[in-house]
Amino acid sequence: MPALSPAPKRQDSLSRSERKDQTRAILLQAALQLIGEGRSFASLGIREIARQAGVVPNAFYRHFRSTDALGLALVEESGITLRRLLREARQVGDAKNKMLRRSVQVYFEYVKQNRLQFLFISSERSGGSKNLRLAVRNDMVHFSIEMAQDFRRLALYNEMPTATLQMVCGLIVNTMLAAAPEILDLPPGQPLLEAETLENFVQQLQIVLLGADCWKDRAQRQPQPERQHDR
Amino acid sequence: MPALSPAPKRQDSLSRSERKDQTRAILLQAALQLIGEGRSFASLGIREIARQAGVVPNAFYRHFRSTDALGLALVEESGITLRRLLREARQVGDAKNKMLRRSVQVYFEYVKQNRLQFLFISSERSGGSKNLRLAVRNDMVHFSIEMAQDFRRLALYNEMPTATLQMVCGLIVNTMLAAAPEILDLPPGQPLLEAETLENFVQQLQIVLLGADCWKDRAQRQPQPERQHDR
DNA sequence: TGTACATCAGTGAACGCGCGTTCACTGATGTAC
DNA sequence: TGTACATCAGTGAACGCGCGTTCACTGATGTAC
Repeated sequence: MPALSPAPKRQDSLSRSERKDQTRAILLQAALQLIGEGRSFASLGIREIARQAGVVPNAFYRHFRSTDALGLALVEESGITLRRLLREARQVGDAKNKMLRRSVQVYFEYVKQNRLQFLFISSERSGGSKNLRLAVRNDMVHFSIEMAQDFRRLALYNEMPTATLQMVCGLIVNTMLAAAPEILDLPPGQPLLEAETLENFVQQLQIVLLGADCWKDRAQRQPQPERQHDR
Repeated sequence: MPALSPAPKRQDSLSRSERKDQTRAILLQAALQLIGEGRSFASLGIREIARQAGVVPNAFYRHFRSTDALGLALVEESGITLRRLLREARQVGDAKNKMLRRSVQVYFEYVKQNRLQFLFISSERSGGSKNLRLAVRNDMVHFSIEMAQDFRRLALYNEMPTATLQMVCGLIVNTMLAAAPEILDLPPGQPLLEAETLENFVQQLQIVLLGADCWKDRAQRQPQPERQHDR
């Protein structure tokens, strides 16, 4: 069953634990929906989430100790979503600059389709709770590690030391995530404005990749101390 | 007669309006202090802020309609702080790469010294309230415009179209602001870790500036459509 | 100059309300025999 | 296979508490004469 059903039902002939998982998912979804209505996660209450989910307040405790625990579960879930995105973008095998533009388009669509998750992730990245903040940041690090591996696999930036490549990928992930709230705040039905935002985003990433190229050249001219450049 | 207290005093022989401004400042400071204790802005209440400020809850209304209004005032105040930083960093007139490293060091210190404001700004950049979010983003745009003007003044990237330069500056401001919460979450008393974070940050900005150089080269080889390149 | 009045920043009490959390419960599902 | 019991996801009522907001107030500061 696709994730985007109008309102997740809980019934049918399922086992007890399946039903419990369903309610859990509904609670998570309910929190995201409230965030989607412009609420900030830190201001959500147990009763409010339970109400949105259509269960009695007390039922919340069967699934989460507190709203903070639910928040961590949301980060985890969204991490999986993001990783799926990366895996898909990985498939593309165009020329470098075309690949970039295409990846950005894919990302744009992805952000819009997973609006609520990105809303949550972007705001908790530097949000109120330290736990959540660190969890999101941890995900971002994993994310950029996977991206660096991809670059290695595609045999790009071979001459670049791993640490530097990692750093570049961190910058890219950073830029991508910073773009998310801007995408999400775009007024709907303004394709021109949207195209401009996309173009701006593509150019920023081009700058970063060009910078990485030049860095590579620089490394060849004056070798970095942390790694001998084989030749 | 009241003795000197460590907390900000409101007494002395000031005019009524001066005293009012003082209380207002104390309320703003109180909100920042609560944020500094790990609270998220969206979860702050009027009574809570008033309590921290040492005034009766009702007094809050003499200064702000709601916590949201106080939030906007905080953004404004922090914008002024940030602009001051820019003005100072502007003074430096080293060679390009040395200037970068120095600017980053200045920025690091600045972030640590204005911990609370940066905590607030970073989390409201993509936080819960749309108004606050747009206010912060608006500040960031102003910020990158001023930076672009500085580059023009220093006669850097002369060949680059203004729109592109703007975009590069946006990327830089972005990267700077994303670094803030990482700086703020650094465990104290670990100079090595701090140095690494700083180094990473410097390198990211170097990549961006190198990218801008290459872009310039590229523009010379294949002129951009949006502007004739004079020569 | 002094006096009489207006202003208004901050007070203190009170209100209704939704919150988080607790408790004993219900009744369908799961399990042992 | 059926029966008897255990489990436990979700219920419903109740609690004490802090919230936002209101109101009438106080008393120092400011102003007009």
